[in-house]
Amino acid sequence: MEEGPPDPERAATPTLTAVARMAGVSPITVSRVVRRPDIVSAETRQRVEDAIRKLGYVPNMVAGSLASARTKSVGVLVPTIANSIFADTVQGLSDVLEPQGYSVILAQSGYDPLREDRMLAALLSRRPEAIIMVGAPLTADGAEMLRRARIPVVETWELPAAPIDAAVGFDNHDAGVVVARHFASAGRQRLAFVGGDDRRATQRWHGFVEAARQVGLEDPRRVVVEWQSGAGAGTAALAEVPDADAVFAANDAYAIGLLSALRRAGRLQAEPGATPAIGVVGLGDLEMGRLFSPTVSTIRIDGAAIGRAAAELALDPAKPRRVDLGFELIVRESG
Amino acid sequence: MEEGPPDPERAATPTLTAVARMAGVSPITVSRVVRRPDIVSAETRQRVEDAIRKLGYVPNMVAGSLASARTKSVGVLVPTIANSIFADTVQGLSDVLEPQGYSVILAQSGYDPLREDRMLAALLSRRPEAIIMVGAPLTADGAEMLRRARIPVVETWELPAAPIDAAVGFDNHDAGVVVARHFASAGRQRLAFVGGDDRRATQRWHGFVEAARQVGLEDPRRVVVEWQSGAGAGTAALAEVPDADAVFAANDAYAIGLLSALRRAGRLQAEPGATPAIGVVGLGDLEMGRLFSPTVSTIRIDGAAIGRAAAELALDPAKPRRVDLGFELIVRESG
DNA sequence: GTGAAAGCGCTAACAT
DNA sequence: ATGTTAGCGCTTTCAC
Repeated sequence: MEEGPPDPERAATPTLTAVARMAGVSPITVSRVVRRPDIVSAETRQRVEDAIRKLGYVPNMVAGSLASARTKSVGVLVPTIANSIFADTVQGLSDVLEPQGYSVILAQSGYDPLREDRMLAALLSRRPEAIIMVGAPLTADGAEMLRRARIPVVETWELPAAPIDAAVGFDNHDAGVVVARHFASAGRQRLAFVGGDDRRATQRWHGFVEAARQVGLEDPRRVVVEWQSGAGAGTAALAEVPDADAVFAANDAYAIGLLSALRRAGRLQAEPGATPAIGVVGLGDLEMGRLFSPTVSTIRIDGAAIGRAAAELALDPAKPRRVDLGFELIVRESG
Repeated sequence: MEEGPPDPERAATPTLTAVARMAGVSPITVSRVVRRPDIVSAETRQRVEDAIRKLGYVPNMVAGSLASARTKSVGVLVPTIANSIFADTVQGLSDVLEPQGYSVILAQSGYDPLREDRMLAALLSRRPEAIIMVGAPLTADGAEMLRRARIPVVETWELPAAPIDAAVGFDNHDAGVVVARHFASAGRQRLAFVGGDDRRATQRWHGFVEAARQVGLEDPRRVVVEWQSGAGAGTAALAEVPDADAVFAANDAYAIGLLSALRRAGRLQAEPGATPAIGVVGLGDLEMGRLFSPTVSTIRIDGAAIGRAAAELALDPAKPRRVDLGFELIVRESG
């Protein structure tokens, strides 16, 4: 059988030039139809749009970005996405970025400084127009890379004294203080803290200890349980500080895990309405905490709002560079 | 004050060429040091690496991608990331992609067909090397765009009869069948189904109805509650089908919401170990379901495994194009 | 309203 | 082991 030459108009992914050829215009006109249809005459636009449809042309933003030096993308770095608290933040920032034509390039650090630096480099190599990350960079190298990138950088979930550029979050130290005082005013004596040992958790821990000392309580105990399930954290806490009468858990999953372990241990019995034998306060205000029995006291934080605000600061350098979204202690049945 | 000419070597983001100049080599040598250090002599490599460090050079992958026609990126489309079930899948696929140098470009459809098409176009314009999405495309246009892109496309969380390219998931229809039969064999009479009306939920619903009919039960009732909280779904279900004695909930959050509503309504009382007055089965096997009281029966699905498998099919077209990861009915206290 | 020329920063292919 | 040439697909700038 006779083989004709390959027909590049059909086989390969069509280019702007192919569209131009088909529509009988110059490439730049096609570019205009795609990006600023209003400045092209109606007839020309029609011809070009027909060609685009016929060829199934999808603009190549890689080429466009190189030519224009604008990628319309934002790099997002989280410790892990499989934690609903950060998933909410990613959801929130996407909700602001996507309607404006920005894409989200997502990377996870796993709380690992080296991996974080690698992911930061990977993100920056794609020339995002801004970086949004949970927390401040873990290493000086990471911070330096971000500074050199000369793009907006928004740190979230904490409020560093000297952010690289911008920060959206709340005072983690304060959260610890508020919970410790709450426990003290409820007459609790032996406080404990269950959570990771990342910087934000440690800030809460410090606030927790300081406030406990200030009101004359003995020093709280700290149980480090990073990377565990709620059940694992609960069991660990129960084993390590069996005599605590009040526990601040790093997140609601840990709080629920602990409550569940307490129930299994028969230490949750109390007449309804009575003060529970052990007070438990979580963080995050998961819906599950409101459905659990006992309902879970918590430090409420609006992760989606953090994401939305971060996206806004990322896109507009004129916006304030420090946004404290605060938190709220919500006291429910668990203490 | 005398103004010198701007020093491009310091101010602007350094380019490969700037590094080459500083190291006294040609640009291509720098490129080699970055990508294949082994093929460059040790001394040259050293000089180049010094220059890279001194300038803080970060390769421009936008330019690299255009030149090499490889973006080292994968487009990921989910209905929403703020649903732990999909967050697990994204986590799983990232865990496979990131170590291989791929970036994840994340987009959300919100279950909206038009938005899905827009996000698909946005993803494709960045020339990802593959697309991984939850479910099959909602529109024919979307499917056509994907086909034309001539890249691996992995649909997840369902197993379409004719996938565009590949699929990783389980049989949603079967899941409905299994739950209905389970209810029937437990002597349940009046079945109900609570969930969204997306395609996957509808497949489960169909299996549920068909199996119920087959065993001679009256037709189950369906409560559509897309986009609601677990509490909202639970309340809605209770209001709409107050006489149901067995409910299949689209996810564990809905199941827990329903259980919680039942408890408030005083309909959960039963001696421990007894068959609950209303049987409830969820889907997803959230940890919370194991901690809740009663513990929640569920269709267990490994979202992270789906993500990992999807990533593998996305990167290797030689792999099987259809992977059924199955599911497992886990019967706990809730029924 | 439309087009021609130049170039974004890099890599493929081919030298040497 | 290193360099030269050409070009990826688009946008910018300046003309007409």
